Amino acid sequence: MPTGTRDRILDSALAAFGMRGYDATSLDDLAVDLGITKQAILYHYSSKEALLEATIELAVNELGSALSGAANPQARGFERIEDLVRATFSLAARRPEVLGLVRLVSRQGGVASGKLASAMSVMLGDAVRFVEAEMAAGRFRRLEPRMLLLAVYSAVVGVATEPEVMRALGLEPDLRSLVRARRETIEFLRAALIAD
Amino acid sequence: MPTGTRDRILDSALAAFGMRGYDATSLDDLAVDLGITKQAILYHYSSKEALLEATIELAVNELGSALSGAANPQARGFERIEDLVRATFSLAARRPEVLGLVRLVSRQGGVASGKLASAMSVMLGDAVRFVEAEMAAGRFRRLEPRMLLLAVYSAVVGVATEPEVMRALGLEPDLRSLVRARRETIEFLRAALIAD
DNA sequence: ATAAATACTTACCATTTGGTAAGTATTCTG
DNA sequence: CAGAATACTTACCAAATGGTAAGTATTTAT
Repeated sequence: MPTGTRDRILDSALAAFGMRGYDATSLDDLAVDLGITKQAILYHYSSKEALLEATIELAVNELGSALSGAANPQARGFERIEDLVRATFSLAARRPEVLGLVRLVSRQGGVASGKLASAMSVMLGDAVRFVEAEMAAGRFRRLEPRMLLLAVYSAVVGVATEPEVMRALGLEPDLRSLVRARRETIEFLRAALIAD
Repeated sequence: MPTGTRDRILDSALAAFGMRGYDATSLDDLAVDLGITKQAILYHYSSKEALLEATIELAVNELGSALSGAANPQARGFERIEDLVRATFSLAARRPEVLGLVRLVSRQGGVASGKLASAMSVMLGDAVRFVEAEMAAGRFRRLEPRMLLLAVYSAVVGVATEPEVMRALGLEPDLRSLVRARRETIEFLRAALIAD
């Protein structure tokens, strides 16, 4: 590996954009952090927005591989949901910046969100088909699949990435609480999903 | 009412901070929007951060009154949750910037989030006691009350305020979809909460 | 009538920011 | 070994940004 600077920039940018926000992170901040000059960044990525797009691509890939790695095609019914929730929480603990960036971009829209939306719609399409099949098999409660997924997505990502709300509830966002939050989220979803 | 400029600034700032973000909104933008000069803003609010704190206070008040206005103390069990979810969706449709700002601040932490946290912890304390009472009465499923609230909060606010995720699911975030999302979210929560 | 407070505006300003231009050291290629 | 591509750095820069200083018109208080 000759340099790896390009990858180091990408990693730092993902961490900074995902945790502190895009506007709150200047190229100079990143450069100082990396011990290089701002122009080195602009050599590898033609503009700040181009860098953002690259970080989004990386984040989507990481999220995708985390989820597809967890999705055991053998698993049926709620087991599969459980696997996915576990994987999501694991990612939130290991690399909070990835989910942070996804949330950030999905909220503010703009040019960059188009890429994210199209990348995620593939995953979501699979998910919709899975949920529909489970409903048809009578294992999941009958609800509108897409709305259901939106609620599940919001609940999981929200619980996994909202430390301030946890603090307001009197829970410290440490690892132990996160583990408990994961367990409770799974129970919550189990109750909501499984057909009587 | 002599001027009202102070209030107009506050309204515009809440809308801009809540929808586009704090960093993404410059005082010049706000000033042009209002047809005044930037220095008029700094006359009423000593700094941009002071303005942010004022908008947070306003947003918390609006959220609080929307929720307390909906909370019928007579209502028991799931009815009360339903009222609250309806009120939250109504607020999301009427003034999306309020929930937007709450989410924004709760995510990024910082100085301002302390005020929000303390203001919200009162509401959440009431909510925790309510949920505990319902569990004790056997009307709600037994789950950890605070984690449950976190999941409910995340699901509702997420569904109500994530247009991009809705788009990725192939749903246009218009009023009709929002009404459907509300109905489905309520059904989802009903299934998750109500004890067998 | 005069002083003083209120509600601004015009005029600046230092810093930060994303970005360009040009130079330099190093490595690869013919 | 010459030249070209790669991977940077130093040197700038125009625009934007939050904020200060000072002036002005209007209303209020004495």
